[in-house]
Amino acid sequence: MIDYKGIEAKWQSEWDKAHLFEGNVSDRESFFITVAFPYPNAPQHIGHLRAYGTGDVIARYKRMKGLNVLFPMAFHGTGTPILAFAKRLKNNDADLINELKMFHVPEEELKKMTDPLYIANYFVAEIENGMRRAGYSIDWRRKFTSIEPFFSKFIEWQFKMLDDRRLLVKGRHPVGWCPNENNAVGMHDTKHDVEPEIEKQIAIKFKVDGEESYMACTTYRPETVFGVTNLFINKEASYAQYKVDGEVLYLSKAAAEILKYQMGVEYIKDVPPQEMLQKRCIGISGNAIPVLPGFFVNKEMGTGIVMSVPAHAPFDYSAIERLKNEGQATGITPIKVLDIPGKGYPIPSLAYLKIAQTDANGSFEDIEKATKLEYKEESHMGRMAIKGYEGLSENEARERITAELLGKKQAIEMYILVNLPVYCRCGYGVVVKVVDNQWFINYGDKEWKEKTKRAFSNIKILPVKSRKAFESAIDWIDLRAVARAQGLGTKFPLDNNYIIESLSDSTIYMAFYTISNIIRGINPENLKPEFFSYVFLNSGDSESVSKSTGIDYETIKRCRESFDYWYVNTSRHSGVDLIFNHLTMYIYNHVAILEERRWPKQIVVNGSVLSEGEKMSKSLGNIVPLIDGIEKYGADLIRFVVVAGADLFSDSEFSADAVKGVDERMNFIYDTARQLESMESSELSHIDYWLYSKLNRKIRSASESIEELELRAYATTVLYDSAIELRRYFNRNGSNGIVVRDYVSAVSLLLSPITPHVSEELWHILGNSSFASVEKWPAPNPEMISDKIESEELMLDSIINDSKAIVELMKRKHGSHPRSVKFIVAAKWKGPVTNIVAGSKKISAAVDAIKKGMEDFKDLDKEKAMAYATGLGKKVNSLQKTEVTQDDEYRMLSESSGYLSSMLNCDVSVEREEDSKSARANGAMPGRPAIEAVF
RNA sequence: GCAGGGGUGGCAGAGCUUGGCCAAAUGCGGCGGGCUUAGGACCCGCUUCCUUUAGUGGAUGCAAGAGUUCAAAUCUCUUCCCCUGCACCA
Repeated sequence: MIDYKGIEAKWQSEWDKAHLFEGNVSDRESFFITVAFPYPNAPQHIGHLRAYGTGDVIARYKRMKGLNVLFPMAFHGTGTPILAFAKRLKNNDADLINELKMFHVPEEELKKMTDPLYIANYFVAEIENGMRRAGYSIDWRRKFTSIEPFFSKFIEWQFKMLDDRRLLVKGRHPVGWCPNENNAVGMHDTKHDVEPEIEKQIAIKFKVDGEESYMACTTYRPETVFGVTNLFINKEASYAQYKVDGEVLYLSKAAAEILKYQMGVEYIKDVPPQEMLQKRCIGISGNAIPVLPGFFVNKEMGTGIVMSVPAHAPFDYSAIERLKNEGQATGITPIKVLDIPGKGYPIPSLAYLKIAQTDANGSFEDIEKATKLEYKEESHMGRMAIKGYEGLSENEARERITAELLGKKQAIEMYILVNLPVYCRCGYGVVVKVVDNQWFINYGDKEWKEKTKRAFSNIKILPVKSRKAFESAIDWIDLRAVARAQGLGTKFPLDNNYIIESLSDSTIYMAFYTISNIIRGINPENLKPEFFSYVFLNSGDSESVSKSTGIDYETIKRCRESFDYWYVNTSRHSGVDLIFNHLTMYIYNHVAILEERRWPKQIVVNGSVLSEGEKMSKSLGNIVPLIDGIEKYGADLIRFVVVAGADLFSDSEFSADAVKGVDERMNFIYDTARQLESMESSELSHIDYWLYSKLNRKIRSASESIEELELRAYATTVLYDSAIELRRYFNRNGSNGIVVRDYVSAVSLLLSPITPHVSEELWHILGNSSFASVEKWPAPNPEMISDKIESEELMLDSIINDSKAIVELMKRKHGSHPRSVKFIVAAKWKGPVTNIVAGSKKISAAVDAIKKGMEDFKDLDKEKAMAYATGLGKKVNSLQKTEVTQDDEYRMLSESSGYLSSMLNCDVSVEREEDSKSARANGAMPGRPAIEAVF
């Protein structure tokens, strides 16, 4: 049994002693790989192994390919979670404490965790320890956290660069807000960690006839404004007049509560529903529209006033029909604004009520069903029928009309929480507040976007199928709020009351790794912008920079050299969930700030990890802490399962079963290596050549797979297939020490990126004294790859299969097991004849050849040959050309007679059709010898 | 709703880019057999249905439906369903 823990500790310490993974400037080609740095507010679990482990596999592979690899790591302390963490701990939050206990955070540590910095440092140490135990080939000298002063200097420089390029803009922005604490709230500030989901809604204003005031109606379908016949209110609701940004609006009181956080809202006076119903408004085309009671109007939703479009809203239609039955609303006729080609309903909402098998008097649920159906079909297939918008799809029309209404100030925007109610941890309901004077990074800048797209076209994205997601992310990203009122991090240079938001301070930080170890120790005050501009942009000269910053000349030059050397061939890694923010921002910021040759070269994304088939979550209690996993199974096994258990884009599954499967195979290879000493070496036989062929083919395909990061395929070939091949080799009585040594030795190197510790151990068991981790990646020897030898083995299998079937049949007939089985190999001429048919798929081709006398076979019995050729008729399509000749087949069967007889449980003999007296000899085909059982 | 990914045999998961060698790799599970005192491990076979006492033949089949083609899990269209993200959360 492999002693994983012992092996891991041993090699980790050896690697450390040898400084094996420290990246230093040299004249070799560089490869710089970074994985999104972790947030130190919780211990790691095996899910984290996916991204970092994948990164490590690549780092290790590239190192073996001869590149000078730098794989650094740092920590991201920016933002609010650590503060929230401290607060929760202070309040003795039971959930949090349980969670931490599960991760083995000692009780006395919990008591000390009052200071956010202490918390950060604790988890930094915890995570680093886990990463070391996992065997990541990280250069730890470059470690830093994003909340250290010297890093802040770098971020200040970055934002100065963005500002210089006019990419920072100011504006309004909605945020989740706690009115009690007067704070923005994110997911970690809410009860049950709910993200407040904010949605922009539009409220269309209808002028009240005879008044300088408006009724505001929220709607999801502003394009139907042309079909408005009236307004609906709820008779039970409370309404009032308000002055909203200088205009008098009628709103429900509930709506005013929401709006007052978003714009200036001044209460004027109550307006009872009865009074509301007396008023008349003016529609978009100047038509008079009455205010009516709507049975379905929800007083909590929107403004509490609904615009009625009976042609396209089953609820509106129903409400009007019901009023008509009571003698009201008599003058109202639906106005159609859009049609579905080919359907042409006179009154669409009525049609959908019918489709939903109900009518205007139907139940709320049935009408809702009709509504959903209508909205769906109309949005899918509807075409506008209103002048000026003819033929537009509903979505196109919505976009245009919304913009027009807002432009003409006929509508206002309001924000609502979609997932109501959301509670702040303090107990208050969360609202949406619109923050003025918010700073944004303007990712919508046209020129910037174009340049970023150009940069993107040169980036290698793995897996390839995630490319589309990036494309749409690059298109979609627009303004991004960049300043926060609270949190750890770097102060926003343009307004020191704010902190730079956490994703925005980690877009070009990878460059910082190239100098972090050099500048640590320098007084941060000396790290002035001109220093960074020189190092990263090569602007200015080192002497004047040295003079103005007070940093010594040599240090500055070293920084520049280091950046220049490493920041060329870069690869960035993270989870797929970061495509739509971090990774896209990463590309944008590189493009904005750095020179073109520093732009990203490769981005790799990976899926997440499931635990025993389930998503890991606190509530399921199925989170496996990384340290627990390593303790229980060993780092190499969980690396293998988590990193190579699925292709990059899919989730991989961690399960005890999967670990067991890997463990068994690792042990088998390990045992094989240990038994090598007792194996003799001799002349190479067929099965030895076979193993070499398989090995070299494996090296070739594994190299191709890992190059494209098809890690699942790579791992399967290298571990699973190796186990199968070795077993077959031994079953076939293979026993050549040299061959097995070559095989295991190559496999141990091939495995090294994914299971570095066991590989290192294997490598040394084989007598090597170098480190497998930095050995040269094996190259295949194409000459050793033989289709012929491999197909002979396949042929042997199928022959055994056939014989078994026949032996079974004969057994039933004779009532006993045969004493021996005779294999009669097909006549020599049958090979070429079969190949002609297999190649041309035509019997006639073979017939022609036979007629010509088949030059090589002068004594060919033409009649017999013709019969044989015609007999191939049915099999034409399944026949395969083969290089295996009669001699090969004869030799192979003879050599394998021991194996055959053990498989068939009786004696075995082999002869050629030409020499055979058997009645069955005639039926032999190449690769399918005739079989005669003797009793 | 928008965007991205996906739906394959008891399960997991390849294959679909470059249509035919695909009743569909591989692993797990199940069944039968071998080895064993026994279990585990290992080895062999079976694991859609029907047919077949000489190494078969046939039907159905890769979410559903339609299409292109001599030929489709693979290409096109439509529908249904699932997963992920949607912004201040790292």
